[in-house]
Amino acid sequence: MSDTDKIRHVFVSPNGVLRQNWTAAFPQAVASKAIPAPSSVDMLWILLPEDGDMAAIITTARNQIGGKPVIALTDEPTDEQGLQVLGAGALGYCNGRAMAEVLTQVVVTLQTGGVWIGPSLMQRLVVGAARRQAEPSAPSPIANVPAWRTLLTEREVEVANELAQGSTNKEIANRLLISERTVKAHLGSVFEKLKVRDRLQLILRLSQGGNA
Amino acid sequence: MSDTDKIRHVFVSPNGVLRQNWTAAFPQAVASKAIPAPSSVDMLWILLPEDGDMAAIITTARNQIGGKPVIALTDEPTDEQGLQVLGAGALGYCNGRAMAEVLTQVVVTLQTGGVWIGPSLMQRLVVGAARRQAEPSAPSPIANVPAWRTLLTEREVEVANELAQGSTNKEIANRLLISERTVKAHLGSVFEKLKVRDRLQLILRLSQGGNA
DNA sequence: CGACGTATTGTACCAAGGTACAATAGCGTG
DNA sequence: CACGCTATTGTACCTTGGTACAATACGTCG
Repeated sequence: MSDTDKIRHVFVSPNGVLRQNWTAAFPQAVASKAIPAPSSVDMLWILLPEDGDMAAIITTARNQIGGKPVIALTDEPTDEQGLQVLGAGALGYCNGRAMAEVLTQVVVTLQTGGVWIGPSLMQRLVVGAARRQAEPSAPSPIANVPAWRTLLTEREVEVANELAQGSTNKEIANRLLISERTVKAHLGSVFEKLKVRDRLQLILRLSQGGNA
Repeated sequence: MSDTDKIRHVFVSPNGVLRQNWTAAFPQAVASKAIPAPSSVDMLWILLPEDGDMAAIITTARNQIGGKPVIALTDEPTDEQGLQVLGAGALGYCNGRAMAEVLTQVVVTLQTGGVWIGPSLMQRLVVGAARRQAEPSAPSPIANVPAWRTLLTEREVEVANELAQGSTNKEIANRLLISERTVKAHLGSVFEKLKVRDRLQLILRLSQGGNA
């Protein structure tokens, strides 16, 4: 743990800001507008701009900090962009708005020699490779049952799924034919189990991390 | 932490043994020769036999424990076998003799909606996909600037980005050094411009689709 | 059978979100 | 300069959301 705290994280973004979810994950994080000197950084996070040659950005960054791991962050992730930056040598590709827990996990993954990518891209890679790989009878489309479901009861999952559409409590109640109070009860339980404070945080968990 | 300890791990192996590296990672782990009942397990680890239809093993296991995550363990990992079991819906593929730290990390990965695979297979997937990708992608997929940004003023985009982290109005106000009332004003304007009724719908626009 | 988890609903209260109806100020363009 | 857009803030009011403190009913498991 003490090791993790000593890692010097530098976050490079077009406007040099330091987002609160970044500092939440790494209190010692430093922001920068330009690629820092290799001697002052252990791990480099780059928030990709909205346009430009992503691969080139990663490549030049890697050249300038020689050997230190580079992770790409983006506010609008696409599989294509992910492939570009990973192909350029980034060791991770994840959402710039990702929760602190995700960011810390990226670090752990890197420390054990792994490469971190999100579920969407992962699924695409596996499916693509599997299709290329063989003809076996497996038509099975990677049923992506997110881990959070296993923590919830059946009814709670139903309510959470309705919420994931952005519905109000009243709408959920009408759709599931229960009272608004019951919806609140289920949601309160979900918040507690998934350790989120409100529906906003929950919707981020559901729409970012695992799918719905 | 307490949550992690409460997860009921069941390790299925041909001879029903419980290896010491498994119990080192999860003291509460239970061994079994057959697939257990869904109600008695939260996470199922299957040590693959040396031969047989790996995909079928995973598929039947997943059907029997309905929804609970299944991780494949193997003593002789190969990329081909990994693709088979992941294609069948396993959420992880790792060495059966892996150190306890690796096993606990697999759990963390799953809890954040991820799929765990080793560096070797990962590299192969990325390289393979990148090569496949390289040719057909001539033009960059349209301008990466989503339509919604062009509709909003600079300040509105800032507020929207803060909201996209799941922040409350008060938090946004503090972070941007403006009053809560001003945040409401900006958000109200954003809602109107993007034709969404509330922050829930907006967060879906921003975090899910990202564009369109 | 009793304990436990799940599903359901109620009342009440307070916090947060959203809007209506404003005002003030800066900045650029015709 | 006047007009319009943007940013800022205020008061007031109502709607939602979240929780505290409950109760009832059903099914499973030991």
